[in-house]
Amino acid sequence: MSADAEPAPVSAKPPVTLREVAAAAGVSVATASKALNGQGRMTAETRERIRETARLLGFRPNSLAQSLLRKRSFTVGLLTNDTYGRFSLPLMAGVSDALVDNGVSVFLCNVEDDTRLGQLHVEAMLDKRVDGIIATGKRIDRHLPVDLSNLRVPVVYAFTQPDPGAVGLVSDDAGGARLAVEHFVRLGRRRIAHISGPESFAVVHARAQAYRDVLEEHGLPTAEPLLGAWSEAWGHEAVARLFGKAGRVGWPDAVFCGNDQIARGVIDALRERGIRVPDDVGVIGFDNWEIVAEATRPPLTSVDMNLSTLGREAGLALLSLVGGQPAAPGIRKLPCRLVVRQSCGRPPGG
Amino acid sequence: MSADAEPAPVSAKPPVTLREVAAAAGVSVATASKALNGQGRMTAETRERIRETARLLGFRPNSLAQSLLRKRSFTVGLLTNDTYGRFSLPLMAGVSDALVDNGVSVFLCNVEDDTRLGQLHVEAMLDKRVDGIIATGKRIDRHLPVDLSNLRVPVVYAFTQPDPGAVGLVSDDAGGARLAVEHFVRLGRRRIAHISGPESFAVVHARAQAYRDVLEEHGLPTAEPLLGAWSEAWGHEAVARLFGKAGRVGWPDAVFCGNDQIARGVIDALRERGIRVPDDVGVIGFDNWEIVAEATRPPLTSVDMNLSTLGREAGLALLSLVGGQPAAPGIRKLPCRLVVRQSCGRPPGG
DNA sequence: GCGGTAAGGGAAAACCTTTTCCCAACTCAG
DNA sequence: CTGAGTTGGGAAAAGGTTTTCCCTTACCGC
Repeated sequence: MSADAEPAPVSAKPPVTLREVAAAAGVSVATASKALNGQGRMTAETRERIRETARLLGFRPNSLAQSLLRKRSFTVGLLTNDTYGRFSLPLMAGVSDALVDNGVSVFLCNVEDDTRLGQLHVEAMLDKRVDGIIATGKRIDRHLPVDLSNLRVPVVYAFTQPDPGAVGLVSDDAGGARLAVEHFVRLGRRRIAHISGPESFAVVHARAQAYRDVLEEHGLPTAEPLLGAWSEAWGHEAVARLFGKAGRVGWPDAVFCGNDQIARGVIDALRERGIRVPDDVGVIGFDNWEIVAEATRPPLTSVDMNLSTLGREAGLALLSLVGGQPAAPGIRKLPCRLVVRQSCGRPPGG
Repeated sequence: MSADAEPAPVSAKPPVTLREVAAAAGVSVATASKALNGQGRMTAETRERIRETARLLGFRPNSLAQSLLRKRSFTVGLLTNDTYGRFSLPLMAGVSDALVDNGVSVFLCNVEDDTRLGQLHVEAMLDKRVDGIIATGKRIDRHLPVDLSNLRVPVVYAFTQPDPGAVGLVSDDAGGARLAVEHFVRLGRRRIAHISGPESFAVVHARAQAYRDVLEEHGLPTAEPLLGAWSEAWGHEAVARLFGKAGRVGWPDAVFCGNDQIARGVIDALRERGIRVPDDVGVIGFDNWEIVAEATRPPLTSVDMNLSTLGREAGLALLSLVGGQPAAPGIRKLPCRLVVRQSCGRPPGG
């Protein structure tokens, strides 16, 4: 209203302290503290008067001082060696969301593949008295380059290889692969191929095994998965191998791909050969990387690892650990989800 | 060596305090503090003895207590609107790197487009006594949904619209566009088209203007830029418009695209029409999104905004502000860089 | 009017470190 | 031997909050 109104609380030069609030309200700091925290005994009027004074002065408690005394800082560290890869991103968002809802801030620490850097970050976080640490990475089957096994704060591993005896959360790759292959089976596809990434990845084997299992369960012919790279180019090349022989006899009528980029290469290669998707061949990808899945023609059905849910769960798990609840150690696998777009066609009866 | 060796410093249950170090070394905490910080006067032996004791005990000073006393927490907040978009990612990596090198930790805060959430985060950061804040977003021409204009800590804006009078760093989009178009000119291309994103983006206009300027400077025919969406599909459609008319007369021999996805659509559409890249038409993209630029056939020449450098500069700018150095307010534009791959061909003389 | 109890509020320790000021002892010149 | 200056080191306050324990006052029943 008037020009000399109170400035916005947050803009004051030196932050107002509890002592000042107490002085302004005519009480001791002890009483002021108790009034604001709902502790201690005092008349309702006193409590309200102190609260009002604090509000007017724009008092905000100094977290540093609070953390020093209580043994919690409401701060956790997020350690990753994949800052900014497309997997850890949704995961980090999930972690961050879960924690922020509980008033916890997140230190972001990118350790690359550098043990020294990792050690540095962990020590810095410990010095800053984080309540716990979440470790995440770019590969589910690799350790971070840093030892987190004997810290004095709880640690949760998400989408990275956990230490033995620790709490770990990963996606259920086999389950995700089942989702895809069973979808094909339900649609009446009979000759289902699998094109995947490099042999060195654990997920490649997990998914391939699930692929074989499902086919076997349905008495369908099983072909050896084609393993290569996580690239479009490999998708092209694999198509050349699968669809190279003359005559359509023996051609697959469905291809389950290890990731969306391979799937994109497959779809493009099929189109170049005049093979129609989904009419002649259905295609399913993995990762549900929207920017890719939505740009293929037709848009790609893909397995989503629910990474942001994974991150959220990791955040909550850490929180309960911090709160003293013992969590069952071991690896918990979270389900994937099939996002159906248009690269598989409709069921025969549909 | 032996089984009863000291445990790893970091694994001790209650952290070792300065008091314990002092007691173990037989001095006062004051002396211990001074010994470890290189302050005060004492014999070299005393100092060394205290240091050795601290090392042996695995002493690490409590950052909380330090921060409370000094007025710095060696912590900054990174506020973003685009957690995990592909622009803010390299940017955040740059920020983080620059700061970590200086012993500063980064709070990651995702505010989405939610003013309430933003306010919440800013207050939490202020409570935790961050030394400064870096604001970044997904669009250079939009404000974050939160007011950072009157904080008691310095703020640096990177890749987002700064408040008036603040320090802002952005990419030089016009310069980047010049790089692309001049490259075409140098290669002898004469009929250069421009396909870009939605009109509502400031960068679209900046780049389009630079495009016109360069053509005019070289006396080349200038066509109205085609504005649409940031998608592959739009790249396809734009090609249909530009190359739809029968006969090659009047067809462009170069296309400068507003981003890499458009460029990808353009390249694919050209190939489908039997138009060769780069022989018949050169293509340049924007953003240098490697995963796209390297998957096009041929690989895409693209303008890189050097976002991680931008982030690094933002981090350093904030640091000097925190250190009390007055920084020139206003927007500083950082140069782009052309990453040459194979979608433009070689110069005529080459 | 008195003893007991409950209510309201304050003093002070604690968290851990840094820094200022001070003191004791030693050295050295005169 | 005395006074000044230097050296080595400690006591204590400061930073902002929480919490335990204690004190004062008021009220109640008898």
